[in-house]
Amino acid sequence: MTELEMRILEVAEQLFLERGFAGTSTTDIAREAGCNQALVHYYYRTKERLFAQIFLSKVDSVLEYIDHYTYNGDFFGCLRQLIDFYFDYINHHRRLPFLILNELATNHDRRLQMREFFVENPQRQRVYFAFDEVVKQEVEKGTIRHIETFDLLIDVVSLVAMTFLTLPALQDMLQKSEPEVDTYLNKRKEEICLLLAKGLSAD
Amino acid sequence: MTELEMRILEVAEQLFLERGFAGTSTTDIAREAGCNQALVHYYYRTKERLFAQIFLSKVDSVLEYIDHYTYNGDFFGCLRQLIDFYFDYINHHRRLPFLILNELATNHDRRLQMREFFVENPQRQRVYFAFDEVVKQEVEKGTIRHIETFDLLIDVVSLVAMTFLTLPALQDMLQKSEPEVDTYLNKRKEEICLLLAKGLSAD
DNA sequence: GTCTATATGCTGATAGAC
DNA sequence: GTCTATCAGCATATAGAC
Repeated sequence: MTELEMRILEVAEQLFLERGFAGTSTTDIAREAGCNQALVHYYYRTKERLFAQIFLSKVDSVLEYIDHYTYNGDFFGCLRQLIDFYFDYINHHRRLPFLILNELATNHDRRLQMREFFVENPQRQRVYFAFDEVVKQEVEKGTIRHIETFDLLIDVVSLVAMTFLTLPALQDMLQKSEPEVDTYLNKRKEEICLLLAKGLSAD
Repeated sequence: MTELEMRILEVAEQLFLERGFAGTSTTDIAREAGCNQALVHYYYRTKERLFAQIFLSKVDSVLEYIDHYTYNGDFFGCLRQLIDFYFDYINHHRRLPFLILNELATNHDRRLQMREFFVENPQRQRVYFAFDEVVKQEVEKGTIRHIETFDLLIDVVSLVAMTFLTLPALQDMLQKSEPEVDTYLNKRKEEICLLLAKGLSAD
C-alpha cells in the first residue's frame, strides 16, 4: 500500500465520519489528500467500496474493543467496567454511533453485508455465547433478575449510544459549552450505571 | 390551499419518511403527486422549505401526543401509560425516529430552527416545568430515587426510540419475520417498563 | 395555475496521454 | 502511478408560454 493510498484512506475516514457517505464526494477526498479525483477511483474503484472498507473496519474496532473484557465473577463490577470503557471509547469517536446507525437504518445492502461479516462470524458468535452463558448463570444464581442477554445488550447500547447521538442537539438547542458538555457526559454515565444496576438487580 | 398543493404535501411527507431528505428529489414528489416538478417549486419555492414545514409539524405532533397525558398521583402508573402511548405511536410511525435523529445529528440549521420552535416555545416550557415539578415532588415523597427530570426523559426516549432505530437491522441481520417482530416489540416494551420501574424505584 | 424547456451545477466514473 | 479531460446522469431552480 503506497503512502498516497493510505492518505486517501485516512482522509476518507475523517470526512465520512464528519459528513457521512452522501455528504462526502470523491472530489473532496482527493482535494484533502492532495491528489486528483481520478486517483481515488484508481485505488478503490468506487466510492462505495472505499466506504465499505472503512465502515466495516470501524464497526470491527468497536466490537473488538468491547470483546476485550474478561469476566471475573463480579457481574455488576464488570458491567460498570464495560460501560466505562465503551462510554470513553465512543467519547473519543463521537460521530461513530451516527455513522453506524445511519447505515443500519437506511441501507439494506449494508445490513446484509454486516450480517455476513459480524453475525455469521464464528469468532463473534463465540464471544456472544460466552456472554450469554454468564448472564444465564447470574440469573440462576440470583445476582440479577430474569432477562434475555439480547435485551440486556440493547438496553446498554441504547442508553450509551443515544447519549452521543443527541449530543449535537444538546449543544445547539440548550446551548451547552464544551466544559458543560463534559460535566453532562460524566453525570450521564453515572445515571446509566445507576439505572442499569438498580434495573437489573434481583427482586 | 388547493387540492394539488395538499397532495404534494402528503406525498412529500410519505417520501421524506421513507427515503429521507437527500434521498427524495422534487421530481420524485411531482411524479408521485401526478404533476410536473415545476409545480412543487411553485407552491413551496424550495425543497428545503417543503421539508422544514413537514418536519416541524411531525415533531410537533410527537410532542403534542406526549403532552396529552395527565398526572393522577400514581407516578409509575402514569409512566407506564406514557410509555405505552409513546411506544404505540412510534410503532405506527416507525421511520419518524430516524427522520428526527438524522436532522438532530447532522443539520446545524435545523437544530437552531428546533430551538426556536420548541425550546423557546412558552407552551412547551410550561409542560416541561409542570412535569419537572411532579418529578421533584415524587423524589421528595420517596416514590422514586433522586434523578433529574432531564435524565429521566433521556432514559425513556433512548430506550423507546432505539428500539425502532435498530428495527430494520433486527429484521435483516437476524432475519426476523413480521410476526416475530411484533412479538419482539411487545417483549421489548415490557423490558423497558420493567427496567425503568426497578431502575427508578427508591432504595 | 399549469405546463415545457432549460440554465446551472455537481456527481461518480472512465479514457487515454505521459 | 499519476495526470487532464471528459462523459453521462441527475439534481434544484427558474423563465416564459398558455
